[in-house]
Amino acid sequence: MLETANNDRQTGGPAGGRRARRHAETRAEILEAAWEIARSEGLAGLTMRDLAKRVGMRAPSLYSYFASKHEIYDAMFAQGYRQLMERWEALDLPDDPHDLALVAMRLFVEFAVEDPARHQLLFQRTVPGFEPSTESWAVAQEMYQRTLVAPMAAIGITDPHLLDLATALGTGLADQQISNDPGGDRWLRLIDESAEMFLTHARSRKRRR
Amino acid sequence: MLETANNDRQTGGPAGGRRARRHAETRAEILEAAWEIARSEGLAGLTMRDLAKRVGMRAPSLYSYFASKHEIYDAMFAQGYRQLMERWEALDLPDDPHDLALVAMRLFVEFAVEDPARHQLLFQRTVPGFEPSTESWAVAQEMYQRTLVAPMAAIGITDPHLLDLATALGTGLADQQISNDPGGDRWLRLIDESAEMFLTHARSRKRRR
DNA sequence: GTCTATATTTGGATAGAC
DNA sequence: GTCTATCCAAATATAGAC
Repeated sequence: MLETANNDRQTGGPAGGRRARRHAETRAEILEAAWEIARSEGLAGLTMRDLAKRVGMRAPSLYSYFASKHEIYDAMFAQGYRQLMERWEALDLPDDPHDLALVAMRLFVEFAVEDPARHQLLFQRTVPGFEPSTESWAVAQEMYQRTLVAPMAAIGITDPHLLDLATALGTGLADQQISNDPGGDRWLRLIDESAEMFLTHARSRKRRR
Repeated sequence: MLETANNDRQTGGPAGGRRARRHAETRAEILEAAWEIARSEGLAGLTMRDLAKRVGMRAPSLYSYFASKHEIYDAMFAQGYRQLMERWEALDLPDDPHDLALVAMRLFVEFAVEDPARHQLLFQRTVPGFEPSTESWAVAQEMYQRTLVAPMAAIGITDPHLLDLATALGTGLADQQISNDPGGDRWLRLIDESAEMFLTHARSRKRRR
């Protein structure tokens, strides 16, 4: 081995060490395989055996990368929120409030629908004994700030009630699409109308104050 | 035994036979116990052993009443929809469209929130291999007709898009309340405002035609 | 780090006596 | 209809050799 002079031991070494880098790469591979299984078998259908098989390992070897199955769910949870944030940052944001609201709602609903298992993990949290770690929760909170609170403030909406109403509308469209018309577009087609309804409502409340 | 002269054999006898009646009663007891377990342990936490213990049986005895665990889920599914329908029929329905929409939305959301496991079974269907039978689906369809389509038609709303928008709004409020503020009322407090927003929107669309 | 072997638990379902 | 005794399968996780 070439790294005998390299004194990073196990996973505790410097972030750029060859061993640590390889370790992180394998972790990423495992997570990618986990998403694939979750997508095809359902979130609860993810098992250590299947996961190991898909990355060309035996089940016990996974424990060199994750301490438990819950830790894998936790990493997926944080990764999912980061994905949504990156998707948001990559957008070309329009100035017009109406368009901005529409783009935001469309992003959220389409993100949910394109991977129902991910939506279930991130927003419904119906996995038997799983609770996200505080670190992963922090990622979720940051997403909420950056992709909802901040842009809404930019178009003059700061009332917490209205933010909650917006999230209800978004998850409602997503959940209905996923549960009652998987693969179709029955609720996807209502995104524009919903955004418009919401904005009109928000404006009328503001006027009334 | 007293029913030697009674010629209803097994479960195939007349609906009023003593044996059949007893059988139906036990089935109902089992279902009630199943709901209790689902509420406390989660829908996926329901096991035949626990269920049997709660009704004072051993697990194999349950198979005299239900052919499989899926059949139990299926009976719960139909029962849940019947409950919602009965709840609706028991209401004192107001004539005013605004009030009617509000009452309907409130019923739906509160029904969901008061038993999240039931909501999950009926409206999210995230139980691993469970698909409702065609009979149970028919019950669900009837609920949809009687508690949504008909009353909406009564207040002049027949556009299918608007019905879908209404269900999205209802499930959205319910899901957010259950997932992000269990035991609280953060989204419950938005029911009135949501109903109002929806009605205003529906009226404006009608006017535009 | 990866493997084989295995502990341990759990859960659905069936066989067959009573 | 209910029981005891089991079967069978699946799943997480650990021990210990290499």
